Amino acid sequence: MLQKSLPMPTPISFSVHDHRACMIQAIDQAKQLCAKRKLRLTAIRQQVLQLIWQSHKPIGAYDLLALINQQGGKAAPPTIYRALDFLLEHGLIHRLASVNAFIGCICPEHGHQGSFLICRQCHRAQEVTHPTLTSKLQKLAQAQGFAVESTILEVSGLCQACQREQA
Amino acid sequence: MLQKSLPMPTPISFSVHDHRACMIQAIDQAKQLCAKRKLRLTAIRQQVLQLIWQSHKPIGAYDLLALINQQGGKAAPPTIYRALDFLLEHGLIHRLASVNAFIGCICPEHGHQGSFLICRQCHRAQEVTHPTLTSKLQKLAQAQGFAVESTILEVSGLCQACQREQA
DNA sequence: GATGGGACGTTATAATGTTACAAAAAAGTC
DNA sequence: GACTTTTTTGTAACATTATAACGTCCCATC
Repeated sequence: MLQKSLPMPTPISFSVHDHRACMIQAIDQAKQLCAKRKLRLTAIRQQVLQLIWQSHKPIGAYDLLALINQQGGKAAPPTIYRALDFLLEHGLIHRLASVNAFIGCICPEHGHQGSFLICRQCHRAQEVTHPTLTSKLQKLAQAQGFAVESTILEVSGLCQACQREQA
Repeated sequence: MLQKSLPMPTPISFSVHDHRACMIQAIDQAKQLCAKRKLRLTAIRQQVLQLIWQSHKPIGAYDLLALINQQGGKAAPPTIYRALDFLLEHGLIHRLASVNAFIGCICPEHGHQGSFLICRQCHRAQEVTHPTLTSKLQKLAQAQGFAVESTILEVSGLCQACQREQA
């Protein structure tokens, strides 16, 4: 069992790593967070979260639906979207607007905005933080009198492994 | 007729301004750009561009479709999407992933990435540039060995006018 | 005026997301 | 424990956004 407040997880989506540990940690974190906030991590919600964490590739709502029904469930779209809404609302996952898909949040306890590097080849995504960038953006908006509420930052490109493959 | 290579348009979406001038300039710019690149700004393409420029609010594909058919056309979705694809491809419009909608580009001649402030109340959007922010992002990505190809930056919040209204 | 490539029309369909209402399960109250 | 209340889930239908496939037309060029 890991410490509760790590400074910030190391970015590993694009690296070779023991992914089982990622999943276990994510589910464990979710359970702790729900316990702390008196939220109900129901069977479906946990199942959806687990499926999302099966890889570092964002997954679409209907792909999740198909997986759940393959596993013996018989869910309809609203079931999935409700689970996703719950997970989004409590910061356990992020939605990537540029690819209409969902990905696990690596640090649900932080109130931060997720920003992502998304490889167009292997489709893996890596959450990144950017303290100075965020403050710069804030200033830029303020200069226009604009009050920032939320920010979407999604970078598309090639991860290191896929660059090597390309060459 | 305006100069071809302005340094960068002033951000005015959230200000009171003569919007007819915006439209005229946009269409004029588009015509020039197409002439220069030997592209065909066909009737439908121009009509779609014009409709997009009717305001500074991003507009959805099916709203465009409805408008065109109101104006006597009888288009089907593919017609609209093809026009949108053309306009996107040549930098005349941007697609805002966070709201599934399209908005005119204020400086199609620049090769830059569009980034946007989007007011959640009046729905107007303002394209912004951020030279230092872009370079910071580039560095951040490089630190992870990630090769950036394109970036989506969409900030949601309240514009100045809507903040005043709120209070 | 042939002809070849790009643009458009048309029909159907895929993919993504939501509404509305009923049933079931869990939590709170006495 | 029996009751009420709230939350969650099931279910069917529907709404929105986007694409595929194929045929026709236009028109720029030779």
